Amino acid sequence: MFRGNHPARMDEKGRLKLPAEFKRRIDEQYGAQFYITSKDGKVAEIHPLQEWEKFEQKLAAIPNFNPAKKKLLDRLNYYGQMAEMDAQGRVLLPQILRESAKVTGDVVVFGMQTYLEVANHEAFKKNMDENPLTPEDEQALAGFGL
Amino acid sequence: MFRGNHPARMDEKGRLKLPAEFKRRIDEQYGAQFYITSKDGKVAEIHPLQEWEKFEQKLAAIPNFNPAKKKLLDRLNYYGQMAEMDAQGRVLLPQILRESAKVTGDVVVFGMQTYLEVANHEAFKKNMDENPLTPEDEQALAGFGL
DNA sequence: TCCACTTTCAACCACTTTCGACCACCTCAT
DNA sequence: ATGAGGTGGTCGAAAGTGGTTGAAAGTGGA
Repeated sequence: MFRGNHPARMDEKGRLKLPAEFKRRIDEQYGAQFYITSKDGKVAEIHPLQEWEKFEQKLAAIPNFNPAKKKLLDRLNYYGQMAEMDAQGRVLLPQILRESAKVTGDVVVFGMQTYLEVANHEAFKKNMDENPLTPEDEQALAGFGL
Repeated sequence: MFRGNHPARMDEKGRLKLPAEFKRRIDEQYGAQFYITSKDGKVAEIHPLQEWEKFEQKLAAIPNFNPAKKKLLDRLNYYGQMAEMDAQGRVLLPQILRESAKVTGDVVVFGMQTYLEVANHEAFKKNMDENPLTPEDEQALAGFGL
């Protein structure tokens, strides 16, 4: 389970050094293969292949003509690329995603349970501030027993 | 399972080099035979013959007088053509489809589970931006356990 | 209907470019 | 001072690109 945030840097070749704490977890639980993608082009998601395949299973069960699936799949594939971690614990982020999500220079990496997210610091903070948790959101969560 | 995007180029002869990652998967799981077609004339689809035949099975089960089937079949056949991959991993896209989908010069190839899609980069991005995932879409997906 | 000519394209060859694997060094905290 | 975390750079294999050619398909004329 990944949790918490770590500041990190993208080098000029588009390589992201995974924070040591995450790397440790990856080494012991997963392999060095990842699927890197985004649902909206604004935040990059780094999924251990193993976890991603579970998600693909669920997705494959939905008919291809379902419009919501098609939209989602278009995005996941448009931004997505396989990547492998090198011995130094770095992964190459897809160029299309780096540009789209503006992840260059100083970024934030954080753990989202089964995967990592990489975001432009300011953009992420701004988005959070503009979209606070509403009472309706809390209602919905309460419905799940939280 | 094909996934993710790869930038690619169409040469002046209309040949598309399949990205190495996809070619590898094709070599090990499928043969070099493809059915290339489109549902809308805007995005080219490259189906390994083996997978396409499965789709044809499902299609065959729908009554011929079903108007939606007729429409779909008209399009699939209008744009469709068989193609074979050469030793360098290139396929010739049907001219009618190249013009219709405007896939010339720089394009994007991406994996859509069982097949590949080839699209004009700008046109595809534009279409995505104009048709974002709505809250209703997300609701629908949540209904499938995603 | 058959033959001659034209056009197309699949198969092959040769060259260029890219990037991922690896190495070496720097920095910082203890 | 030492070891772990982080960074920059290189180099060769693999990926990608352009061009040529011969066989086959297509076309038209007698």
